Amino acid sequence: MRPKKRTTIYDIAAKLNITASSVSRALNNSNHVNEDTKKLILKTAAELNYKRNVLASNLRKGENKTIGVVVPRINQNFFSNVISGIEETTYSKNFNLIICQSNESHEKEIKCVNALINQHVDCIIISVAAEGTDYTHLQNVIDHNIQLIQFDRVVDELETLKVINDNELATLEGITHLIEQGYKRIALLEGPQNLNIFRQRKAGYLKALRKHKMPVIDELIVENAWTKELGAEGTRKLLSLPEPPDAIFASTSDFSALGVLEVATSMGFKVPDELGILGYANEPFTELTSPSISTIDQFTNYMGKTIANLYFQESENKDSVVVPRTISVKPKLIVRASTSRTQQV
Amino acid sequence: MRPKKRTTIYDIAAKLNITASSVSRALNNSNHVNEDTKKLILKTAAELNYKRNVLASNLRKGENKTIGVVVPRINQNFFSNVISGIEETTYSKNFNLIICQSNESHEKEIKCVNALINQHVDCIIISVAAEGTDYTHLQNVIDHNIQLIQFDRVVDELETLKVINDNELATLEGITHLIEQGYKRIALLEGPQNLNIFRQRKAGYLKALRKHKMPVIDELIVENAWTKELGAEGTRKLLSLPEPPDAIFASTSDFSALGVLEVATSMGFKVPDELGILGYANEPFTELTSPSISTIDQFTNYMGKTIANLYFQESENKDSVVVPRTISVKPKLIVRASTSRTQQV
DNA sequence: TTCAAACCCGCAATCGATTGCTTAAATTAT
DNA sequence: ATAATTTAAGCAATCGATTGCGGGTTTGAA
Repeated sequence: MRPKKRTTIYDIAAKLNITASSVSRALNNSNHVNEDTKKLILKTAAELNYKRNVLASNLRKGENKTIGVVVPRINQNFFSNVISGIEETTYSKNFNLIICQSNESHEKEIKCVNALINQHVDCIIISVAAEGTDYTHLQNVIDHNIQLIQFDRVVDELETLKVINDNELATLEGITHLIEQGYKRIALLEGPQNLNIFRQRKAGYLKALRKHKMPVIDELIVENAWTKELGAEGTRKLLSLPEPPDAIFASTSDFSALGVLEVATSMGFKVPDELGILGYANEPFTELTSPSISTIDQFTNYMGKTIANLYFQESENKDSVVVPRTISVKPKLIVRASTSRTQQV
Repeated sequence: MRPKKRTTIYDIAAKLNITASSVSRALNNSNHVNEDTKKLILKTAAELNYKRNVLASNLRKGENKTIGVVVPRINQNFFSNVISGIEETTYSKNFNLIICQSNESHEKEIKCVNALINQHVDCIIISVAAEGTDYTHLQNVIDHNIQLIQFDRVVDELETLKVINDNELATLEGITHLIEQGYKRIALLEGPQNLNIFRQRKAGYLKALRKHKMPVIDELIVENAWTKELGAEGTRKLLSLPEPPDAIFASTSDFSALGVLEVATSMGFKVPDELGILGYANEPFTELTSPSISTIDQFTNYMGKTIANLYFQESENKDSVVVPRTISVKPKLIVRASTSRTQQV
């Protein structure tokens, strides 16, 4: 499929016996062109099926109007919703979106970021992979004067714009809700602690217990229960304890909570009466299980819009320095059957 | 945030007292450069934190290494999985992915496609919005010598590469399964018939009935039951008939099937004994409902990879003409509880 | 020792669009 | 009728990287 040459402004200029300058000006609606010739140029451009070569234009103008997004997985509800929100905003500003997924691989994340730097994108929006600990590739973004915005899984040490959920506060509210429902021994399924979000959720859990003067029981805290399978495995251990918990907070995700539910049901624990279950993320399926699972909604689409707006807002005051700051979106506790002891299901 | 100037090959050349040509050749690993100077250039490039300006490079080389994707919604399981599959392949070929969503709006779809043409992408992968009937914007893609690949929701009239599911065959199998389970009055919730996928599913339904010499009963066919709400509404009508159906095929989506399930349950119909339910798409939640919903899996990730591979395969034989052709992926029937009459739940 | 081949590297054009500067023409003011 | 001003359009440089061509140097063979 050898591409035939596409019409350029020179083709239009040649046809009308004028110079490319005028054509360019006409196409950019400059007022330094005669109205009649402008009309003529636009007409001919349409006839010749002309499309501006954005590469050339951007090269000359030194801009790009492109934003790169790097997420662990495109096909994960949380991320695809955030991306959708970002897209709605960037589209309205005529920006392009280049999307990459790191597949939770630190190595691929680095490659993606470097590819985006090569592309001279105006901004890189990233939620880091679970794997890494070294973030020179992100520092590199900053060094290239590309606006860097981190969201959700952010690297605290890097001074960038950040959009996060207030994981700690949301967790605090969630656990408080559990306590109010009368649960006494609340277990925690935690995620990899190198990710800030999981650290914050753990902090919220501990804070809630402290606030209500409840003891922190080590054997009720299960490390790395990220997936449905790991959540199920952790639950099996927890429920086999001499003194099993009466509630489990699957801080990693709703998938993990689903694992909890399945194991609990198969082991004969009644949810929510004998075991309360709280998930995280408000995946669509959480209202479909029986009983439905209480969880925490993160306003994903809104987050996406917030992130994109943050960039545009920032890029408008060109002269001043970017002040690193964090926008914290407060997630919302969604109470469903799995933790509603008072109103039995 | 005024971007400082980034290092170019001229900066490197100036520093080493050579010309940009040599720098370029060294960076492209041409063998027309002395090994020592090549090393020196690469070293200096690294020191100066040089990143190739892909815009300039692409402009000069007349290539772009970018593929545009237009889907109705990024945050829909089917599409995000296909995109994920596409990304895996394009990433390995060092191609960029620009992603747009039409939000089911024909107008936005046109704008997205035009933006991608402006970007001089090498290929546009599209699943069309439900709205439109005019497809000159897609013809336009072809006229600009951009490879066009349609998937899932394709416009039959356009002679392009197509990757689709064999909706008719899958439906035929699904309905046959229902018949084998002993269902006699099978209703159909259909989608907008301007979309080929829904026409095909309807065709499969009719074919199956004909094949098994069962009558087509008009009152059992409900138009436009695309969403969960519309599916629920249609179901309410169906189950209120003097002779209600004993099975419902929600051909539009699993969401619609979910609406069916909820209405059936609330109206006291026992699923699957009194009412069989078959969905479409194998959304993750279908195995979580009670009873779990039988559905049809579309091998989404695989489809994505197939689409991307199709492009690369095609772009390699540059000289020959592209033969319009269709790759049909056969979806798989997933039998779950909602249609398993013999093995009661 | 001499000539050809091989090897490096520089020159300059090119990709397509944009834009500051300049000139020519048209319009207005004096 | 002439000078001042506005308007329109051309010239040419520029963005950064690539590449065909050619000149100069080195190497090796005769």
